[in-house]
Amino acid sequence: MKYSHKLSDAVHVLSYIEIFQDEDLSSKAIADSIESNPSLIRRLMSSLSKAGLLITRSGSVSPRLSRPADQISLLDIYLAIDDSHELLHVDKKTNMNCPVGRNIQDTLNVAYDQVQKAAEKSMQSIVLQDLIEDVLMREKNRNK
Amino acid sequence: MKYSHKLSDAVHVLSYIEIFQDEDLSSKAIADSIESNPSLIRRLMSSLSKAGLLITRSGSVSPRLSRPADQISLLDIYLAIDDSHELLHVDKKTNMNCPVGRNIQDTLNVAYDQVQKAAEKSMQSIVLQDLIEDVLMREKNRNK
DNA sequence: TATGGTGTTACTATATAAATAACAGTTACT
DNA sequence: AGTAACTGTTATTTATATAGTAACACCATA
Repeated sequence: MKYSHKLSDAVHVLSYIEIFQDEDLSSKAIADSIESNPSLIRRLMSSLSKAGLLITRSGSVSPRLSRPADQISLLDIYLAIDDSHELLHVDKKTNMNCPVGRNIQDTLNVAYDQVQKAAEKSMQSIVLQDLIEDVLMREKNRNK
Repeated sequence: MKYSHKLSDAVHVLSYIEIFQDEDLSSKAIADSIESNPSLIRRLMSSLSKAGLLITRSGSVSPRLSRPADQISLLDIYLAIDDSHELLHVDKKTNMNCPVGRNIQDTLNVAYDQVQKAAEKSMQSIVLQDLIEDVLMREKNRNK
C-alpha cells in the first residue's frame, strides 16, 4: 500500500463505534478521538458502509456495525478502504527493448501476488473483536 | 505522497547484473534498462552493497553478486532497500485523552507485526534465482 | 595524466494522501 | 412547517515521501 494510515483510522472508527455505541457517535466526536477532521471520518465511513461493514443513515447520528465484531476481519476492512489492494508496487516504466525490462514486471507481479496473499491471509485471521478486546485490556491495565 | 518501487528496481538491478555479467554493467547501462537515471541506480547499488548483497568497486565497472542468486531472497533485498520495514502504518497522531485513541496504536502495532511477519516469510521463500529464471523463461517464450 | 566511472550529497519536481472547506439533502425536534 | 444539526459528497489546498536531476570529489584504467 502507499504510505497511508487510512486502514488504522478505519479500525479506529469501527472500534470507537462499537465501544461507544451508547454515546456520541457523530463524525465530530469520532474525529476528536483520531485527531482528524469530521469530513475525513465521514469519507472513511462512507467506504466502510459501501463495503457492507457499517450501517449509517444520512442526517442521523446512528452508525453501527453491520455484523458482530468477531465476523469482521482486518482483511475486510483493508479491502474496504484500499483501492489498489497492493502492498508492493512494480515499476511501470521499464525499457521494453531490454530482455530484463520487458519481462521483469510480469515476473514481479507473480512474486508480489504471493506476498500479498500471505499478508491477506494473516489479515483474515485477525478480527475486529480481537482488536477491540486488546484496546480495552490495555486500558484496563493502565488503570491499576 | 508517492508509492515506492525501489524494491522492484533493486530486483531489476540485481537480475540485470547477473544476466549481463559479461557485458556493460555501468550505472548508465542499467539505468537505460530501468528507464531511470544513473545516479538513482548508484544509490540503489550502494544500499545493496551495504547490505552485503552486491560487491562493487569505486571507479570501476565491476559489480557482481556477493553470493549465488539462489542464496539471495526477496526478503534480503527488501531489508536492504526499505528503511522502515513496514508495509502497514499506524496513525501516529491520535487523541491520548480518549481510551481508544491512547491504546489503538499499540494494538495495531501488534496486529501489523503479525501481518508483516507473514509477508516477510513469503518474501523469504522467493529467491533471486527464481526471479531471474522466470524472466529468462518469459523471454524464451516470446521468441517462439 | 587524461578519460570515464563510482559513491555521495544536495536540490528540484512530482505524486499521493491528509486536511480543510463547502453545500445539498436528510433527520429530528419543537 | 420551520429550524438546527448532521450526513454524504465533491472540490480545493496543504504536507510530505519519493523519484528525478545535478554536481563533484575520488578512484581506476589505459
